[in-house]
Amino acid sequence: LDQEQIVLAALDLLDEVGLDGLSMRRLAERLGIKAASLYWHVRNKEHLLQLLADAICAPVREPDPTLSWRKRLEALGQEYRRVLRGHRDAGRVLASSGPPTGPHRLRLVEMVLAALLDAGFTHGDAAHAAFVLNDYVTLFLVEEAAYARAVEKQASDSGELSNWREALRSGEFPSIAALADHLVEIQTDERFLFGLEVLLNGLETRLAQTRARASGC
Amino acid sequence: LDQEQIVLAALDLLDEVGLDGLSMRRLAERLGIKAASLYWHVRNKEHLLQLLADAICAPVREPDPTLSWRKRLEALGQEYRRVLRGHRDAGRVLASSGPPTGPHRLRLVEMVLAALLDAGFTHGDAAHAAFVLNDYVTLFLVEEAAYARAVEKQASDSGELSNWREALRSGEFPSIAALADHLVEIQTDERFLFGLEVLLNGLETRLAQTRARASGC
DNA sequence: ACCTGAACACCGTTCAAGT
DNA sequence: ACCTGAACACCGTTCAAGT
Repeated sequence: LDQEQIVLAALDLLDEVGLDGLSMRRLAERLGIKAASLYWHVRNKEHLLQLLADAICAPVREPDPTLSWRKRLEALGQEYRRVLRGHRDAGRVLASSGPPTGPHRLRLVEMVLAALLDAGFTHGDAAHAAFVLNDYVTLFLVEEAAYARAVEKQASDSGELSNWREALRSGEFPSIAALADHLVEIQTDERFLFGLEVLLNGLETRLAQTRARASGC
Repeated sequence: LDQEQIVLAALDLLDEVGLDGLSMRRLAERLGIKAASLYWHVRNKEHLLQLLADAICAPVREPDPTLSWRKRLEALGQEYRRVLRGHRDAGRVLASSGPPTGPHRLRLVEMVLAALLDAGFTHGDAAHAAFVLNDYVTLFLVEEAAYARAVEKQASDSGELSNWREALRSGEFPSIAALADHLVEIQTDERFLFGLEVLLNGLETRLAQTRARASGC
């Protein structure tokens, strides 16, 4: 009964009860152990979440290395999202577990950086870009889940929605009113791709600018 | 003693003890009240956090409307970040409080959407872009704070860092090793601007593509 | 209408003590 | 080396009861 077994059980528990339900005591119970015993194998709950975040990222596969840097990053972004969608509240776990430390998350960072260096970005730009890309995917997942939960609530509660519609009818927010249908639609696959492409377009522009400055004047 | 006073006290408490220390019981104590009384004015803690998120966003000022759409969004992004940096754990509060509902956050969304529609984006693209921009700023703040905390810990603990350096020396992550200095550097102002510009560049590209398709073939 | 007492069902973490 | 009992210092939330 080692650290790995604990993390696997935690992952199971996460899928069943979500991040808010994942407690040291429940995890211990599921392992047939007392809560205090966990602290022999794991520093504290924060440490456990770090290990959990790394375990969640384990299945991410490397994209085909013969692809262009852009296609590789695009594939990696979608693959990353696909893997995170495999576990409940995965976005929140990742967002709340701090900078990547475990081997699987480091491998992911490595893949992104390698593609960016390959593309010809400066070291500084590559570092920045890697953060932006990682942040984008992670928070997208957090919001995706949050919106899904909000929509669920609306169905039963419908209190928040009325508040919203009221605000729209007041005429104070004309643009929101005009786009209401598009904003409420979840359309997540499309939206995810939109953001990813915008980011990659922006990075390409940046790269072209850097090159022009380097070769030109 | 109304809802507004409660939210103001919660904001004070947040700045003093951070999101993890912000409990209903402590908040009640600070108001000279028993915890149960809060539930007369506020549905539950989640509701309180929603109100808090809106209050945090209140000071955001509208950018000069004579500027171009791009300059307006750039200014708004920096203004938003400035305001969020004014309160401890503001990024986490925003990220954990779900879709915007309060008047101040709606006003912010309105400003972003107005700029995008003004620029000529389709309704669908404008809605997507607004989400991406909002997400970018929010998670940037979350990570900014998380990294700051991690660096603090490193100073005293230094256990995680050794783990990291060890991983680098193994040769498994050559790109990370090559960029180690850039990744560790916090450089947050520069990094924030980098991401913002990349996003706006990407959006400009997208807009040009849409126009070409509309007028061209 | 607004507040309290008292309880319910939980938390994370520590630490002496067991085997 | 690994686990437990028992405690400490907390949580969010409910609800009958007070004024």
